[in-house]
Amino acid sequence: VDLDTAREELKEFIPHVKNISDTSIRKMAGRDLARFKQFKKQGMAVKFGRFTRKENDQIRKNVEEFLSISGIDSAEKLLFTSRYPEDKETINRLKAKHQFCEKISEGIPRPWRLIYYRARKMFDPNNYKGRYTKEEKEQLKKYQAMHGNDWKKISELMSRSNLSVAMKFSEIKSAINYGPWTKEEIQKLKHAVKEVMRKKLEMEDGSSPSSLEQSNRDLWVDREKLCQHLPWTEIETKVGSRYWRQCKQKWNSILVKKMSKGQTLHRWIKGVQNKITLIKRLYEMKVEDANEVNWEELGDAIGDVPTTYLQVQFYRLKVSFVPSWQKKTFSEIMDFLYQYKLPELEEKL
DNA sequence: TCAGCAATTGCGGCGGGGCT
DNA sequence: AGCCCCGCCGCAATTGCTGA
Repeated sequence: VDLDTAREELKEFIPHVKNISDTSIRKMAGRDLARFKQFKKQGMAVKFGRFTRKENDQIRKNVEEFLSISGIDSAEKLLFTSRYPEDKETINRLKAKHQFCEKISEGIPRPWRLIYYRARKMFDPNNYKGRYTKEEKEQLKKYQAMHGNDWKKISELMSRSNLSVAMKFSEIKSAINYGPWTKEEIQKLKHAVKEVMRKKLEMEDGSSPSSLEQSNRDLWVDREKLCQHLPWTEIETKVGSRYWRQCKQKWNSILVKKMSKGQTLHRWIKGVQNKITLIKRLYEMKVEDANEVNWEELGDAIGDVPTTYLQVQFYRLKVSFVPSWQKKTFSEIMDFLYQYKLPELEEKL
């Protein structure tokens, strides 16, 4: 397979293909390129991000269908074949015979490997086990000390999925400073973010000194957009006392506070206007699933506001005005906001 | 007591890379 | 080629806390 041509052809379906390594391209060139072309004929675009409810249902359907075609008697045997050493050969033969890879990914315009992973998460009986108890956390630390990063073994010992134990351990491995943030910690966090943003700036533009100075000056006012896609693990080590996700959440809350603070009349009007625009735009998108929303694009359209701000605004609108929003789909929520909340907001202006 | 905000965390996607 | 593990980052729901 010619890598460069494959890359070129994939570009049509995956815009960020440039940054993907050769090994991954090779993995996709084989099966997915042909699939993507098929989907294009049917007018379906390749999708990214969270799987929608429809796609999850499709996966369930595909698995069910494959089980009945092949005669394999459980989803666990199909998706976790290595857990059944005595049946392994038979199962693998059946999978090959009935074209498992094609069938599992049928009707879903994504790389088949990602669909396969999604299916494994959905059907792993050790997944979805809720919060870790204190005892479990201690146990996990002990097991890791005994077996190292052998997550497969540890996951068997704890009857949690190996993804779950690996991730949980990375959270609890170091003593994390829980509770409210101290002033010093916040300072450290701001400093760390500033530092990585400066580094990012230098990398991005060719960094003429004047533009760099300009950027430094505006770092806290105009450049909130730079706050997307920061290297949070790096920031974690700089802060020292918090896990990276704590850092990220804290930073986001600082940003949102910055954006919605300042109770002057002008600011208040602007806030209401932003809410109105937000509802209108979201409603007009007519998307079924919240994860189809391109928040970054929306931020640009509304006027250079960071996505975290928009998401928090949307979340607040949702939880404070839409009854039983948990049970509603995104489009239902937007219908409600558009119909009932929008007139009220427009009244206020 | 309860709304609203802060903090925590379960689960998710994606890409690299090793092994067979 | 297929399979699996892992690091890294992201989303959003739950839980905890506080002040009015």
